[in-house]
Amino acid sequence: MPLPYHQRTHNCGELRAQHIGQQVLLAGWVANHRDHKGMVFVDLRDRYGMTQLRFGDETPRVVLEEARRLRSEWCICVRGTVAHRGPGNVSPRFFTGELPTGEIEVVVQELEVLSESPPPPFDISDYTTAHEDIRLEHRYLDLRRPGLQRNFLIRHRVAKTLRDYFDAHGFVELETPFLTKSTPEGARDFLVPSRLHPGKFFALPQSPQLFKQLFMVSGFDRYVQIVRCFRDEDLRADRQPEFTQLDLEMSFVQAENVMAMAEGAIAAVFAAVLNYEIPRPIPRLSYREALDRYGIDRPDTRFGLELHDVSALAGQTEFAPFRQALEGGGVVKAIVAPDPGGKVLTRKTIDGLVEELRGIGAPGLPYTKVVTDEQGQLKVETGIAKHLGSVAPSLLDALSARPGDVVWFMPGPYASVCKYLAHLRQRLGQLLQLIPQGQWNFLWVIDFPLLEWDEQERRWSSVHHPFTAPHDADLELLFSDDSSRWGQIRSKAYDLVLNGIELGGGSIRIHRAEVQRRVFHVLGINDDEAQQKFGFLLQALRYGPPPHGGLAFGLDRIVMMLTGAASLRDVIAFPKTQRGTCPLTGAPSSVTEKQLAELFIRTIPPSK
RNA sequence: GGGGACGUAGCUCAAUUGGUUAGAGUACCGGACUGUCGAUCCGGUGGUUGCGGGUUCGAGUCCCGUCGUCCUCGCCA
Repeated sequence: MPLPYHQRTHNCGELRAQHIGQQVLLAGWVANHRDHKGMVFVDLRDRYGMTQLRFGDETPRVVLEEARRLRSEWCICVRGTVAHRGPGNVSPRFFTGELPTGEIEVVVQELEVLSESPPPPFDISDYTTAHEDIRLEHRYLDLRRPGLQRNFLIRHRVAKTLRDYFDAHGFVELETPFLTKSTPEGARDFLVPSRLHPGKFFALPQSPQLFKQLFMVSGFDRYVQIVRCFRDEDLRADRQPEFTQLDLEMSFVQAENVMAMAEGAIAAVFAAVLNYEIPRPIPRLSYREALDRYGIDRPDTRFGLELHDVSALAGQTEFAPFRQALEGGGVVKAIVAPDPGGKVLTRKTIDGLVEELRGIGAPGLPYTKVVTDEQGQLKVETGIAKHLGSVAPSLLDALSARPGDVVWFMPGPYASVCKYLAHLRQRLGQLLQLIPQGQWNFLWVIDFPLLEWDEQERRWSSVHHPFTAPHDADLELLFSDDSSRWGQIRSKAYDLVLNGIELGGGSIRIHRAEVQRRVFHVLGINDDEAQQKFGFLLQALRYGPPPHGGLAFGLDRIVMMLTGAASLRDVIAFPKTQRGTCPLTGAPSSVTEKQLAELFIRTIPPSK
């Protein structure tokens, strides 16, 4: 029986006890049907929620029979009357808050099947256990699930909140090109062949970095954009080849101004989505201190387990790995893990951790346990205890160790020691359940080094990017010919970290030509190369550029945090698999010889 | 490019040292059922064990190759 589906009176999430007695017209999908022959229940689902339909005594016989034919995911429209379910029949999920419509039901008088559906390849509900590949192949069905829909409603709210916030602060949303010039620095580019220019290619932008600086030269003063970025690198759970950035740039500012503006934006988002007020200002930590204390430039500060430099005391031991590390200019650092009762850090667990560390390149992981002797004095036992000898007491004192603690040591070059202990710290935090849930620990990491030595390429390279301004106080180092000190130059770069995840970062840019020239020189980029790669920016920077700086947030990661999603794929509507393919469309795919010929392209099969 | 886990019914999984006709739950189909709500009960259909090769009297199981998915290191200015 045809029904005017275009005149829905309500959605499937809004009917309550107050609507009892009203005649309503609903449309949606059959989420579930329970057939009792003389009475049929259907859970009708749309993006707003779920409402129970009842086909029973008040339903015309022919409509009841039609209802018994209904199957999952059919699209239907019904007319009926809102009724209380009756005492004892109210949904248990109404009382838990899971099903706000659970007190009422719609007693159906008329039904129209708008379209039928074969049985779906997997259960369309938040209970589904289907693997991701099958879900991605039928992503349009996967996206019917309430949990995923919630993620995208949050994503929308985040974007809307950000646009409103920046609009209110005088920012202009401006677009930048997707077909642009390849920049060999940084990540691999996705290339797009030019039909009009045989043998030449556009590149999809890794970020709108250069263009937003041009906007500053143009005088737009405050630019913002929610923009897609592309990087042809290997994927991870938190990394997609195309991802979305909230990108902004401001003129006549210093780092403080950009960070304050960014804090306000993030605070607005957390308030809008979670009704959570971020304590501000967000704490700051220098890069140096972050590495010293946590071994990583994006520490999870929800728990302690900080790293201790024990080089001085380690040097007094006869333990060969310690001595070798120190003689080679390295350090010995330690991490102390409390394990009252010794229940968690068993021999097996410890061996597992050692193996795990070995997996990321660590040579070994000496440790020892702290116990008390007969006199109640602290001493070390097992592991490398005997190698610590007489140094043990001062070591335990320096580490404020307590009975039951396990102490882990890592000797070696500073950078590797940091890397391995940072990993160990995170794992210990999980194992010992030291990471409080439901806590949001924001952190600015500032004063990044401007340059780092690239051992493979045997040259200095930018930590952030070549347009990042050095600290005014470190300009002298930059212009010094003593290249051994270039690693000490601090930059005006900043990263925002949340619970150990990097949400975004930015910097104040160089706006003085001679500083930019010097940075290129230090990076080993000569004038010709600079002109070839970034000529248009350098030209622009000749014409009265304002001092400027900005920042970019990974929008997907922010939404991931807000939704609690385990993977970026759960907050991107049509994501790629880990090998960069799309099971839904089959992309990437072969193209015809004709298409290739038109683009003057010949492909070379990969060699075995 | 390296390391690891996995691939068996539409879906999620099981199958003893290599041993009879590869099972279960769910979905699906049929039946019963007027207060269910991840309905229940009864019955039934459903398999190229990812693909290719090898070892063996015999392979889901062992070996080689290959494809795919996920995690991870490298990589991601």
